[in-house]
Amino acid sequence: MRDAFVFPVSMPRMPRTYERNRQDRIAQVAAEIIGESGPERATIRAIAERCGISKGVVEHHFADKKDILRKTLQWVNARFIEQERRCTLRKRGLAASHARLRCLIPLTPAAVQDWKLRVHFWSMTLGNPDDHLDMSGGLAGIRDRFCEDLRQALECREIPASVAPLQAANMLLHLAGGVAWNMFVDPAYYNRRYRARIVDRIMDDLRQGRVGARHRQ
Amino acid sequence: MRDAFVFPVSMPRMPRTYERNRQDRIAQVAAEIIGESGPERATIRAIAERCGISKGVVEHHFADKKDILRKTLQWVNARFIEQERRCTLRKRGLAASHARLRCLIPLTPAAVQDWKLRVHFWSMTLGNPDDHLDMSGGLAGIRDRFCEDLRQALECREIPASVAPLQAANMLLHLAGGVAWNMFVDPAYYNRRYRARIVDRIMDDLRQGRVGARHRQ
Amino acid sequence: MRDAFVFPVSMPRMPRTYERNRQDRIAQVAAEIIGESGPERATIRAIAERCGISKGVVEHHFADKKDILRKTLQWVNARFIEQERRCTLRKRGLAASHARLRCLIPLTPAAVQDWKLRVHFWSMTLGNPDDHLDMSGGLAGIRDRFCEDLRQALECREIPASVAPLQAANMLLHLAGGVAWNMFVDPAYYNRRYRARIVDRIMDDLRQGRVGARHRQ
Amino acid sequence: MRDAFVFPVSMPRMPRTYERNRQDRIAQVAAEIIGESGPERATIRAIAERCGISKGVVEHHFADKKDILRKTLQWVNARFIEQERRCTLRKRGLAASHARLRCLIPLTPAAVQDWKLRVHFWSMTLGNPDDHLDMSGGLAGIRDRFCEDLRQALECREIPASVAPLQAANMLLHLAGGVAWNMFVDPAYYNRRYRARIVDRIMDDLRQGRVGARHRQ
DNA sequence: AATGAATGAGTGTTCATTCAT
DNA sequence: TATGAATGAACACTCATTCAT
Repeated sequence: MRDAFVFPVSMPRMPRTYERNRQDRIAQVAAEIIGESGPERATIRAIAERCGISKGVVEHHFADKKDILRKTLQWVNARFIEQERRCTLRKRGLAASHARLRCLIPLTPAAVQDWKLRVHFWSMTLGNPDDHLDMSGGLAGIRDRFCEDLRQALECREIPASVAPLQAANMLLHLAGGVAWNMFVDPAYYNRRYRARIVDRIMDDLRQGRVGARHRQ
Repeated sequence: MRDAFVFPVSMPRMPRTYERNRQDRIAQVAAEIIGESGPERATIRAIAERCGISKGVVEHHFADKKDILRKTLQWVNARFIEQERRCTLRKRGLAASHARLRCLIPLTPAAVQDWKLRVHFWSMTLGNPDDHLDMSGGLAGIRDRFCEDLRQALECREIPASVAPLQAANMLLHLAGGVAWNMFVDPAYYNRRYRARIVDRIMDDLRQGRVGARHRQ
Repeated sequence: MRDAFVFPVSMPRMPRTYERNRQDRIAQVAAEIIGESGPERATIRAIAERCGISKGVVEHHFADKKDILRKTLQWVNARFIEQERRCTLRKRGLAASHARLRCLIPLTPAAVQDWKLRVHFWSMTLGNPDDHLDMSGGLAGIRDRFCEDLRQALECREIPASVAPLQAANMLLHLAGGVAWNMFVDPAYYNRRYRARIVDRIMDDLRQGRVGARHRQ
Repeated sequence: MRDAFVFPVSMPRMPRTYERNRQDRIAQVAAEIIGESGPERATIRAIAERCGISKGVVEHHFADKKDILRKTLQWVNARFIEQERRCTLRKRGLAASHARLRCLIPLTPAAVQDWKLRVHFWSMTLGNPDDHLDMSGGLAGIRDRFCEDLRQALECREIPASVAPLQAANMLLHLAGGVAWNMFVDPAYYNRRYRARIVDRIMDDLRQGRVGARHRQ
């Protein structure tokens, strides 16, 4: 994935890069179609058509349909990770966790699209858990990154010492998933403004030590 | 023709309970298959086979495939509502909200199955939002019911007066969705024991007034 | 068929008449549907629905689908014969042949409908000639009746002696079929006014001895 | 991708003649089956089987079933037009109209087959007039071509000046349709010899000025 | 590398027909 | 007599996959 950000200086003929880019392009298009119309519409023909290439090319770059979906999922995950990295660049502590949460929670259209894709991929994975669609990669490490943010916040006294970073991080993850879910169920109630307010409130709760308070075992 | 002049004394028409049961049975089987293997495996043939009836019977009782899915969703929703009603029977206040939450959050296999089904139906609905799979019905009123529980809890001083029932109810909904999501992403971390502990903690947070605290606008 | 015109004086309970009427009603509805939407839409369910009876009743009165079509064809034929009889009642000679032609040629909506039905039934018969759909009955005897008209016209000197009644009768039949065909091919050209003019012209041609002139063998 | 920068010197795309031939072959087979057994037997399976290809190939070359039928109709029409052109090659005046009529009227097995196909396609079109089976194309221009023949015949004094070409042309069209119709109704009466005699007679009538005589308005 | 022809399994759907009530 | 549940064959159509060019 990092290859995508490497400028192709001197090896314009390298087939590896060429293929990789082509794969990425196809994965991106597949993600678009899935996000718009669901997985059942993401047929090889539809993908090829939107890519402007022939049907055979698509399967020339992938082993089979499952391979396309697997690579598409990886591409979606990589895109989110990269987005998260950009949003939290040069941020620390509470500010970082705030930015991270704004990136994760479905506020922007891009984040909403990401959640739609997650639902579709879960649906695919839940159905047949053996087809190597590893959903765990999607948010790998985000709990740790939230923890690190919150530890910095603790150090800087941005949040009370009573807050347990891990528990608070988990609450943030719960909130993100819960808001996404409720937004799909009741879009009118969970309009953009309300979703934004929820983020503000949780940050306030964090500062007040109401989130992730240590419990006695 | 002559029958038209005979007053229908004895209700010659079938009472339709048989049909209704048959529809319910098919919907239940469809829900099972969807829960186990995803919507794409819930073909009419597969449903009929598991029901032990012929393919034509299924579409004899339903208009078409969409009708089957719609009725299946309704059946799933009705089953959850009924389950929730049973679990909160003769309970009030914090106890009721606790029971309600235990019913909603994926603790039992049945609740996990419900969440799987929700994901699958969301995936179907997100793809083509116009096909009359009304997802809003699934949890209709649960927010209100949580609110009512919490108002009773306030009255009984089970929770501090600083708690806003609506905000607390929403936090409980967020928690449920968030836990379900994280359970799918990282089943090892979100094992049964941890999920149970989350419920205990949120109840503790409620009692301590850490959930749904009023915010200044 | 003549039974239909017999007033049911004293045997209102006679099941034969009852069934016969029910059969006729079903045949009429089948003819309507075929005329409107073609044979493939005339399913047993559609017929039963429009009749306001249940699907099973239809096949209770007929052996099978082919039987329905056969009886429908007979009903259509009988209706045309009766219509022709009514139109030529108390007419003789050229007037009778004129009336008969106006009845046969697609001038009125009813006559157009008849031609549509003929096309559909031909299509069915041509496909499988063995299924006992006897098309010959539809216009049985009309050539003879035209001949009789023209012989009377000859006697009354309405047409020249050079006209051979049989040949002229055949020309009238050709004209009817030909106009029907062309009307389907080019409805704009063969509008109602033009079709009426064609009838007038052929009658004029008949009077002038230009139709059915004797040929040397 | 790199291909995009290569000037396409040598026309890398297939010339499509193969496809066209394959389409034509399928259309021909479809026409055969329809002519033999009616439209309802012309299933994609049946067509593919007789073509010696697999079911999927047929729909690889056509959009859907309607497309097959549409192309089949076009193929039938084109075949007739070509046949008519060949039969009237280097003929003028009465000889041309005679040849044209012999081509149109169901004399040869091929012409009979054409009329069968017309009946079947009409039946399909009458049922649902909106499905883009344009029947008008089948005999497009034949009236004009008959007119031109007869104008030449007038010039050459083959037919009397009293004959109106347009009216005579229409009478020839009527005759063709009428004979086809009667042949289907009463094949024994309209045997091959009689049909041939009808053609001879109409030509005689034409020469005698008995066909298409001008009428006073 | 790229095209698209070919295949065949699988889908929803329609329908005539049979049969128990 | 009348109903409609049940059956299974047949249909058009979609699609991933293979393969020759």
